[in-house]
Amino acid sequence: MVLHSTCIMSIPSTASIDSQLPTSWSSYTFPEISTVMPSYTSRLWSQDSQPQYWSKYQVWEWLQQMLDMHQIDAASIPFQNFDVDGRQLCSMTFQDFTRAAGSVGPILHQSLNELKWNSQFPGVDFSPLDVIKSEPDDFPCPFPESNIYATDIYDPSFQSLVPVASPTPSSPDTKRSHSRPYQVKKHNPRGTHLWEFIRDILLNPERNPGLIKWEDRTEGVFRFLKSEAVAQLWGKKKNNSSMTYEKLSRAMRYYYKREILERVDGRRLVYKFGRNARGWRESEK
DNA sequence: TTCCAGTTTCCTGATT
DNA sequence: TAATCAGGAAACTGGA
Repeated sequence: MVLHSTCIMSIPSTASIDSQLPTSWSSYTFPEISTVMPSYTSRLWSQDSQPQYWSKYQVWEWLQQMLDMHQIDAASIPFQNFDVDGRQLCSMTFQDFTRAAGSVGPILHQSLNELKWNSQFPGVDFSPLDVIKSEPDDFPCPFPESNIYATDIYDPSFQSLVPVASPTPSSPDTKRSHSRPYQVKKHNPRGTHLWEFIRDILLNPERNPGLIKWEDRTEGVFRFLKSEAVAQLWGKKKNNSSMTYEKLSRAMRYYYKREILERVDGRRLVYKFGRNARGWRESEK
C-alpha cells in the first residue's frame, strides 16, 4: 500500500505559519491529527511555509511535531544542536542530521526533504524514494521498520492515528458526538496524562518556549505564561483542535481531589504539584 | 457487556 | 468587560 501516492495534499490555510514567535497561539490552528498520513509533515507545515524561511522557533516547533509524530522521547534529541533557523536547517546534510540527532537524524532529514520538496513543487506528491536515491552517501537508515513512508505500520501508536475511515466533514460519522468533535482512535493507549504533559514541558525547557515556568521549583509551584498556547499543544497531542485553556483548566482542577495538584489561592494561572504527582522533583529525575 | 478512570464539554456564578 | 477560577453535570473513550 503506497499511501503517499494516494495522499491528496490538502493544506488548511490556518496551518500556515506566517509569524515569528507568536505572542498568542490562540489564533494558531493546529491541523487535525486525524489527517496524519505519510505526508503528515507536509500538511502540517504548509507548502506556503517554506522551511528555509523558518525562524528558530519554528524549527523547534517542527522538531516537536516530529517527536510527537514518531513517539520519540524528547531526551533523545539534544535540542541545542538545532538552535538554528530554517535557512541553516535546510543547509544541513544527512550527516549533519545524524550528528545532531543521532539515530533520529535520518527521520528528520527525510521529513525536511519532503517539506522542501513540497514547498518547491506544491501539489506534487513527494517521493521519498527519490530522496533516498538522491542520497549518495549510503543512507544507512537505522530504522528499516520505521520508514514512515514504506508502510502504514511504522508504529502501532502512529497507526492508531490514521483515520479508520475518511468521512466527509458533513457525514454522519463526524457527528457521532456533538460534544466530541475529534475521534480518539481505537487501540490508542491513553498515553500521557495531562499533568504528566505539563510536568514534561516544565522538565524540558528546550521544548518549553516560554509556555510554563517554575515559580518555586522545590515546592512544585508553576505558572502558565501562555495558557492558550499550552491548551493548543495539549489539544494537538490529543487530536482535539477545540481544546482551550478553560477546558484544560477544568481537567487540572479535577487533580485537586486526587492530590496530584494543590490549589494556590489568589494567584491566577498558578498551580502546584501535589503529593500524588510524581517525577517533577529534581531528586526524582 | 459492564464498569471505571480520565478526561472533555458545557454551564453558572464568583473573582480578579 | 474580559479573563480566569471553581465546580456540577453529563458525555465520551479506552482499558480492564
